[in-house]
Amino acid sequence: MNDPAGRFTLRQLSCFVAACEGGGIGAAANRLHLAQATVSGAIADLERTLGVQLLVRGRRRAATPSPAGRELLAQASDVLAAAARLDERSSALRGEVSGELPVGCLVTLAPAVAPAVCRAFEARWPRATVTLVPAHQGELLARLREGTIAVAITYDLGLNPAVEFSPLAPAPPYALIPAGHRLAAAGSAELAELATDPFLLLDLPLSRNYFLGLFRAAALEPIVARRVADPELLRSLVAWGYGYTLANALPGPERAVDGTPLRALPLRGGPAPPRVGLARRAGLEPTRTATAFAEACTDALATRWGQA
Amino acid sequence: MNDPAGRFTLRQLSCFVAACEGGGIGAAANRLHLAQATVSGAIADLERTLGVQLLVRGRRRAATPSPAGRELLAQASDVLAAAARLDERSSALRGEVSGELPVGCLVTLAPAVAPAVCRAFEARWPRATVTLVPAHQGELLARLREGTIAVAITYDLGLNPAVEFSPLAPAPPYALIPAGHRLAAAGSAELAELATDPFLLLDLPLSRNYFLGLFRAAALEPIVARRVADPELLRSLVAWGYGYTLANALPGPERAVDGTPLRALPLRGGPAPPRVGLARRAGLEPTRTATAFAEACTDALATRWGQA
DNA sequence: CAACTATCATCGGAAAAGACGATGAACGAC
DNA sequence: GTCGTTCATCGTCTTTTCCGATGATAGTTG
Repeated sequence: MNDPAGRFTLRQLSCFVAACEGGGIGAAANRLHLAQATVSGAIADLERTLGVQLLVRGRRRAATPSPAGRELLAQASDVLAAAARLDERSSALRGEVSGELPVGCLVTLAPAVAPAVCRAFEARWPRATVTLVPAHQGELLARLREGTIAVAITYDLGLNPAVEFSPLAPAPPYALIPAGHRLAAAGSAELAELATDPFLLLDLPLSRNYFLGLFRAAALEPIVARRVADPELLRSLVAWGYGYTLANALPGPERAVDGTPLRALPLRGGPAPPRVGLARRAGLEPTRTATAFAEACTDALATRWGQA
Repeated sequence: MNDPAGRFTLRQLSCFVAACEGGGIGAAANRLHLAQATVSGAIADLERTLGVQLLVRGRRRAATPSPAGRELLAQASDVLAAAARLDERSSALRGEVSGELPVGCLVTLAPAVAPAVCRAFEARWPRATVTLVPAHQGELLARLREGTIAVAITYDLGLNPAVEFSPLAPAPPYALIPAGHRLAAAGSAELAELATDPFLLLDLPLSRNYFLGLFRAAALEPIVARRVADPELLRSLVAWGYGYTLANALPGPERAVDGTPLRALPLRGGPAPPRVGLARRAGLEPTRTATAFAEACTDALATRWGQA
């Protein structure tokens, strides 16, 4: 790249355009709040670096653009207009809630919370749009670090000190059991009551470790009958009696996708439940838009999730 | 206008873009042939003036754009791209023959010479186009002065020292007489032989003074029968026997537009004939395109006009 | 024709910004 | 813990920018 920066400056272009449009160098100097000598020199420098005579200097009459200057005037105005757009957009980023906000969301959490949250945010701030990036925890953290997403909706599990976490709601684990299970009538269960059943493990990076960790914490050994990476398939398998499984987040309807009924039982005991919340890059002060999104999440989850 | 110039510089934008695309601040410094401290400071300044954090600094990892920075990166690139276009266009103006060239032409001269000259020029330089501005001498001079036209095709009459004139061809005056005139068989004429006939004056700003001046120089008094501003109408009037007239430039076909015949007689004696040529603003060095146009004029008029 | 006015260029000094090298701090890898 | 990488900060030097004053020029006016 033969860099145009370093050859001429925005100030020079500004002087040139002002002199063309404002009727002379002196007039431009007034408008730009500069000395006449400054504007004169800036344009002379610009002419030298571009190698083109831009202005026709009349001694008596104000300077006017030369034919070549007239042509370059349009291009110079383009540069200044682009600079003005950048300036405008930056103050918008600083001040208003608008534009595109890239938001990451843990895949297992996305269907339950992303639509409601995005809807609430975009309804409140119509000039902003959310670009949703569903990913697993590792990718979310990488993207937060590299700036591809401004914020991530996820659990406070497996985080590192480079991200800051603001909890929104606790997500206590549930057990999912077939409708005809011996505990189906109970209001809740303990992990020990289930451990003798075949266990269907949600085999995703974060879930895998978390759920197995629950058994370890209770000094139990689950009978892992199957490892399944798809949450909906898992629900179906439970409904059809292949075993039980554990899940966080919203328990969902008490039917699998094919209509077969199942039951969700809150788990008693165990360690403190994980929390759903917003993860941001530590040390990166959020834009106004990102802050507004965080507020919208608080509101949306308080009403939707709070009583679940 | 809240001037964007003065708030940030092209150099700062260049550093920012290079850091985003080049994988870190140090790498950008190498690419831009600047010290790492310079690039770091430039980006920090830009962040301060824009009020937006642009980069996520990893101590170990290279700095990457933040979400907001990613958005502004596009705008910054636009500014630099526009600046690059300006730079490119200016070197093109300096070096190659292209773009639009505004050319003035005296109205009375335009039909005879403009098409041939423009055709020759545009055939030789296909990337350039001529915008023809037909006007009277006064407007041509004003436009040369104010830069609306780069060059004018006109006579060396009524010029002022602010324009530089390059003659292309002499344009000796002709007398136009009806086909049945008593001098129709002569090969040429003197003004005195015609002065007793009714004179039809081409009543245009420049012509008026020039033709009456010819009589004054010969100490003759023409019988001004009519003043007409349209050259073609004048030829018709001559052809129909209303009198004689004088003209420069090419004599044209020996018929008026309606087919009535007339004759053109070179004038003997009189002062040195005016010349057709190119007028340019004095002290304004021509662009490469304007120079090429001048050459095309020389070529075209040498072949077309030379033997007339 | 001479004084006047409007316009721009040039000059020299003062202030600000830019650029550099060296140093220091943070983070990850070994 | 130590090393290597990456970036920020500091002090200094150079360059640029900016200004007011002065000079030059051309059209206008008396």
